[in-house]
Amino acid sequence: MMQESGTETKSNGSAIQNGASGGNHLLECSLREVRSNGETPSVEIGAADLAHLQQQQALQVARQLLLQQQQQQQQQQQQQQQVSGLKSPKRNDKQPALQVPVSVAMMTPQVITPQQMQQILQQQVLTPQQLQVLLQQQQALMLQQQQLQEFYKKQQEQLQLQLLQQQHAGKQPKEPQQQQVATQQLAFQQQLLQMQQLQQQHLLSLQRQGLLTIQPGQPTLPLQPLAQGMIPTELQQLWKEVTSSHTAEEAASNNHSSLDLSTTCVSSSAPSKTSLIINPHASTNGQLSVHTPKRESLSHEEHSHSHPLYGHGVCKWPGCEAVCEDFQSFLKHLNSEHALDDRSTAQCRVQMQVVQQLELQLAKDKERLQAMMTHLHVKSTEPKATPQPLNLVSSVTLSKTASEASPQSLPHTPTTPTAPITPVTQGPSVITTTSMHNVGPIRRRYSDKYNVPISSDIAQNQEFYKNAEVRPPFTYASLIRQAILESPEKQLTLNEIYNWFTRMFAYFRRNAATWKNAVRHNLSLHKCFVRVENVKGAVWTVDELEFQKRRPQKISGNPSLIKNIQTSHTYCTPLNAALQASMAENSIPLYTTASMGNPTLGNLASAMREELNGAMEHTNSNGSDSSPGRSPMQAMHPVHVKEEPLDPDENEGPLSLVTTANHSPDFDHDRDYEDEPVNEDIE
DNA sequence: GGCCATGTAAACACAG
DNA sequence: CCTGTGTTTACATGGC
Repeated sequence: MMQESGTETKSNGSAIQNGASGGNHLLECSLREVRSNGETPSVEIGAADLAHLQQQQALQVARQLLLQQQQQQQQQQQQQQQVSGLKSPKRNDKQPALQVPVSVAMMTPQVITPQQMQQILQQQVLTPQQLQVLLQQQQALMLQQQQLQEFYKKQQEQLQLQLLQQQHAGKQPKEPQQQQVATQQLAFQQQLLQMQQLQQQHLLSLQRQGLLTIQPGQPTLPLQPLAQGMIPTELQQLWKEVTSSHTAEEAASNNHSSLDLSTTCVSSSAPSKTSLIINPHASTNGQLSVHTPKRESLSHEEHSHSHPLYGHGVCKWPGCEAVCEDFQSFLKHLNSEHALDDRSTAQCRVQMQVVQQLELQLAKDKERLQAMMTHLHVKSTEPKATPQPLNLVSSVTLSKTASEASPQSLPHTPTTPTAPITPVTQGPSVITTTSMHNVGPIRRRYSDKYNVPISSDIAQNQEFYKNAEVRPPFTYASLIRQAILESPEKQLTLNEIYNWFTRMFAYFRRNAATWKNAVRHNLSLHKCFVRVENVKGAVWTVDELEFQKRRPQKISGNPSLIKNIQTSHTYCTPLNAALQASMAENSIPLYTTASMGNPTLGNLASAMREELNGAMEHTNSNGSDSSPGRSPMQAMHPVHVKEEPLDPDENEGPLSLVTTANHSPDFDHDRDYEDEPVNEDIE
């Protein structure tokens, strides 16, 4: 009781609270904005969300791998340094880098390149054709890769043969030869790597868009398309290729056991020992002098325990799989078959490069993320965001990153209510908030074509709209109509309309001059708004018929969906089925997945359904929400085609029907934002 | 490329 | 004269 008064929501409801919730809110907002901008709300978000989620997951795995790889590298470096007796500071430098701070790593979508992000954002909605193209590309890539690999194998064989011959003939030239081999291998490896990275990228983007749900059916598809840079499976493959061909012939010494990726990845049958493997091997290296004490102890361990490279009576050196009766023979085999040589060195270099690239990418993405977060935060401070809008808030998943990052990192300065959206100090490439919001006037708003949608959307996300400065994805006309219809008398004065706007949408608390002008403009422009003189003055009402009339026209969205709807319409009954089918066809994978575990997405999804259903209702039965006269719509209905005596010119009869029905907002996109840079609002 | 819907800006008229 | 309301025009953009 006491506390209540003390902690009064009101007091908290102010800036402070806003700030506190900034993290969550912020991301939600941005997402929401994406949605609101686009005509394909749920889908878009779904895509974005999905991407985000996948990033998160991929990120984690990637991080692990990265760590492992880094450890490996470190190990190598240590060894080498010890060998050469160097104690360069480098090592020290490396160490911190090796420990990717969890927090940072968590919020660092290293996996995603800006391009990918953009891609994702831009093509969340893929048509079947696009999908096909993508898949074809994918296949082509895979093919290429296979060819490359085969080619590579052949080359290896040839080289081996040559080597063998030369070995038999002479004995010394081995080294230069090996050098050559090594370099060639390197080249090939890199080629392969590139190929595979390409493929990975491709896959990734596909996956992010929810178009590819890692299916078991696909053989070559790496099952863990994490970071394009990571490619554990590929690396493993690489190693297999490289080593297999050589191990057979060369019995030198092995060194960088650390390179053993096989285990970390998908290794054939190896029980997952992952990271552990990495270190112990140092011992097996005959050459890396350093082995010293460590080695001893390690080897002991190896004896007593199972050697990471040894299991099930088989040598698990990547690509080897030589059968070893017992551990002793395995050790022999190891020392004889997998020793340090130029090849291994080359391999090591490759690995180092890989790691370096990864690090680079990581760094870049970190920066990017930072900038994004910073920017978002700046923005989030300006509007009065309440802690938790009904629906959105729940989107914990999404906001995860934000919330994680926000707590301390970003200062909230809940000041300037009109604060511009700060053009940001960020590279252009990424999906900056800027790019998300202010991109000029909004062109496409879907809602206005449906009554249901608006009301449901607004109702559903009322809290959100109220608190997040997100432009509602509806046209002014739709909003005005909604405002009027919501009123008890179904009529409002201009000022009341204004008030409704500001009350319902945080977005309209700024740039008043602009949107008010727009409202007035719309009121006078559209026939559907009728001015009625009242005792008190003038009020505005909606002529529903007129309003309905003006909607036919504009179908944006997916052809297939349209078809579905059309057909469904013909049959009237299977409407829902068709609808669902179409949804499934189009984007469902996206948002079904996404909606799982993500409330926001769920909401959006349902909203989307409503939109569609609303549209259907429209065309079909006029069962409407609040609008009394649906005649125009009825006119569209095959059966009663004439109900509207009013518009001879607007005879959109059957056509309109189609169009209207189709107008599947959700599959549209429009990403403009409007938060002008100006905003010197006069509030 | 034309048409249409929409958004934005602005000029103007008019009443209070 | 100022302000709010309403009308109208012009232009830009995007979808069809």
